[in-house]
Amino acid sequence: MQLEEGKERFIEAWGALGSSWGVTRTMAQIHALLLVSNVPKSSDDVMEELQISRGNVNTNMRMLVEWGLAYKKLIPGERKEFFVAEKDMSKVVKSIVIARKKRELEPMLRLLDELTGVDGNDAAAEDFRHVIRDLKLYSHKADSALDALVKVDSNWFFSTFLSMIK
Amino acid sequence: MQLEEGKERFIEAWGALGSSWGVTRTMAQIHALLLVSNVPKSSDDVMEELQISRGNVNTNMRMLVEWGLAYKKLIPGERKEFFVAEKDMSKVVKSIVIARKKRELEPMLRLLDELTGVDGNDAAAEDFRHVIRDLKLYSHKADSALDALVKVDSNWFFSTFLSMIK
DNA sequence: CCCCACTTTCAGTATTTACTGAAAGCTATG
DNA sequence: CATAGCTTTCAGTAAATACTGAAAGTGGGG
Repeated sequence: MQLEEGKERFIEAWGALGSSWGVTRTMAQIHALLLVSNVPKSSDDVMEELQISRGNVNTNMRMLVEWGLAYKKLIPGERKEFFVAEKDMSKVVKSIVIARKKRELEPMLRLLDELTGVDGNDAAAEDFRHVIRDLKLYSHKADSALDALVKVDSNWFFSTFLSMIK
Repeated sequence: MQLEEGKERFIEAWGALGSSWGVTRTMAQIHALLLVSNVPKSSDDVMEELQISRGNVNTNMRMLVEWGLAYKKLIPGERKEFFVAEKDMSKVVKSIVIARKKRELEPMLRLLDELTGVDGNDAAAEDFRHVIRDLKLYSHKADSALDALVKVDSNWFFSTFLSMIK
């Protein structure tokens, strides 16, 4: 396979994968483009290579930076902004976990807290509170586990985790 | 808060949460409805309570069953099919992990295998292969970790995992 | 073997989500 | 302090996704 074809297929696949991980298709494609590029890219470069509009590039670039999946790279003598990808996959995963935890898990925990206070002493209310309590317990565990995951070094995590389960 | 209001808010929130986990909004809402209901529900019940069409209920119900998030429950003397939710959250998470791993991670692993074979001996091709090799290594680790996760008992997992990272 | 109660399918439609492009906003430089 | 070079914003539009409802399919009971 030729290098160019390889890059294209990778960008496409990374976009598809991203879109099911809360990263939009285009955001993931820009990340992929930067990943397989050894030089920093400007908005114009990305516009041309992915055939997308300036506004789209700008919005998604800023999102990538916000999520910690790409960085601005200023090139001396250039007024344009250039970008490079975060290439350490453990950092990429951590960033995504953190962003989604905040967006999704934390609001759910808050809701579950509220819902343990529903009125009523009948069986129906008791049952409801029981389900909610179970979920809350589980969600808190998941929350702690994810917190831990993003704190530890990924090599340590994987090697220890895998040796645990062998 | 009244029980009914609590249930409604829970169904709505669970739907929103699900929709960012690859489970569609409606699918998650049906699951939530079954979760907070202690009796099995028929299609007609769900249609009425969530105000959605028969086709929609049918499609999403079958998906829930396919994913292992709900089960058919036959009630003697009834011709209708009834459904109950899987209430064990560790099973719910496992089911979702398995479904998504198959859909997403495995195709990516296959692609990465192909891409290590791109032609060329120049620096550009070497760099590309290097990025791909890194991703492959990381993806395989993630794949193994997820395989392990779905195999182990969740209480064991959490307690051991948390004690590791303390 | 046909009817009735139910389930499934799917073309059409509605809703949500993402993208475009032009205009407005910055900011370094002369 | 005016302009050129670049970035940001956002109303309008396109594309993707989910839902509806009616018609077709299925199978148990009479």
